Parts: sequence; structure tokens; C-alpha cells
Amino acid sequence: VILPLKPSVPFSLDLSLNSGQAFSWSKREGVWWGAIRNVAFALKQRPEGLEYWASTPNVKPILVNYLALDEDPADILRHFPTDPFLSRCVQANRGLRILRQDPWECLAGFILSSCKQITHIQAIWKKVSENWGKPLTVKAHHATIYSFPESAVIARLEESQLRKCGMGFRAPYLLNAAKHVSTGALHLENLRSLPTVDARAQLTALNGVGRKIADCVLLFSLDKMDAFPIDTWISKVIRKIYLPKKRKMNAKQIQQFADTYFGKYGGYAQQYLFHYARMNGLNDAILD
DNA sequence: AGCCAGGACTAAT
DNA sequence: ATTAGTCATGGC
Repeated sequence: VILPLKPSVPFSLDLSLNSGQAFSWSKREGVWWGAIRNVAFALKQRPEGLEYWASTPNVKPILVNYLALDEDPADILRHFPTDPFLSRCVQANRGLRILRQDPWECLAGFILSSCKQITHIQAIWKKVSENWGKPLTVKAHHATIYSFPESAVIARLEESQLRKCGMGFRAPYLLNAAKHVSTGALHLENLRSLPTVDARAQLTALNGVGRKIADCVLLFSLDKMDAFPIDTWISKVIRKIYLPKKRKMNAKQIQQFADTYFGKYGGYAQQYLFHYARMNGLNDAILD
């Protein structure tokens, strides 16, 4: 099936799926493979639109929502501050969208992310999925993809089982989060209706979830565009590009600057900065 | 061998 | 209120 895309509205499947937001996707022979909850997808971007195959019928709304195809990035970009470096990052990553992930999958992914390279997070994600997720088949390709296990499934495991997937000290964090989510002690969908600060407070109440991971969950799965995750890359960007004269800025001051300077769609801007820095480094990045 | 990777927690100042 | 040490693991 082909989902038509307007050429005038920028969309890049490569950038959106491969910019460190979600860890379930892999590209083989020009086709992206992955699962969104319990539906497996194969995706290929073509000039006329997005070609897709899925493990179940009638999944177009799932895809449109996940890839945010119902929004026009121009409506968001015009809220960005105008500065040369951000403009360069936006220009270089035209079509990069903030995904709308499942909150549990997003929370699990970023609990696994701390102090890990993206490729390794993907490897852990794959092991967990293959061990305890559901096998899904995309008939057109007779291929099998595994879903990421629901919170109730993880909650029943032993910490030692999770550690065998290579997640180390993150295992008890993931297990504890799974228990909170599956019992309803933490109701992730309810966080949507809360102000960002209140939703963040509930997330950071989880062991192993601090400001950065909470902000990733808020931004990538709960529509909180003002959440601005600061990881090692973004920290370098702010220090080198935006506050080059100010030495000895602590984490809180950097966060303070980012929240005020980038505004209510700051999280979206953050993703352009992150991906640009990760792809190009910052050695030749000069604010001119 | 040492350092870093989309961090967070605890204990010691 | 800030800072160092610790927590696993893999890649270079």
C-alpha cells in the first residue's frame, strides 16, 4: 500500500527513524523494519509517498500518528528562535519529525539508554523483544518481527533474566518501571493531560528516571514539545555554540538557558541540534 | 589500556 | 547545594 505524501511538506523516513528517538527500527535493502506495539511494519519512502506493509490490516491511522504525518513541520519551525546554527541544523535535517511513540515503549527504551551508545541500545532492545515479545509476520515479505513486550510481561521476569540481555545496572530500573506501569500505579496515558512539570514529576519518581530520561519520554511519546532533554551531545552544543564565553556552567544552568531560549517547541529544536551534532561533530561548528 | 556512550543514585563535603 | 564515586557493558 502506498500512503501519498505531499512533496511540499517535508518528511524523511530515514531521519525520523534513525535519529535516536526509537530503538526498534533497522534498515535492510532500503526497507525499514520494526514494530509499533503489536503491529510489525516494513516501510519504504518513495517519491510518490510512503510504501508500507504490515502484519495486520487497517493500520494506516497507526502509521500516520506514529510518524506525525498529520502535522506540518512549518507550523512548528516558525516558533523556533532564529540563529545561524539552529538554521543550519534544520536545513541539514529537513523532514526530521518527532515521532509519537507508545509511552511504555519509549520509557523502556530510554531507561535502557543511559550511558549507552545508540547501536547498543538497539541490540538490547532486539534481545528483549526476541525473548519475550510476540512474533509478527509481514506476509508480503514472509518475514518475522518481534514486538517489544508489554509492561505486564516484563513485570513477571526476574532481574537476572533481563541482565542476560546486556542491560547491566539498568535491569532493576526496567523491572521496577514495568511493575509500576502494569499495575496502574503509574498511568502513562494520564500524563498527557497534565502540565509538563507535573507529568515530569511522576516520571522522575521512578527509580532510574531522572530529568533527561523523563524529558525524552515527554517529548517522544506524550506530545510535550517543551520538554528539552539534555544529554552529552546537547550539553556540548549549548556550551560550545550558545554559551562559549561562559565557562563552568553546571547542568541546571544549561537547562535553564535551553528552556527559556528555545521556547515552547524547544524539544523539537533539540532533536535537530542533537542529530546534527551526532552526525557532524562540533569541531567545525561555528556560530557565524 | 583507557575512555566514552542520548544518566541516575548515593554518600560525603 | 555541589561533587566524586559507583553502577554494567561493549566498542574503539
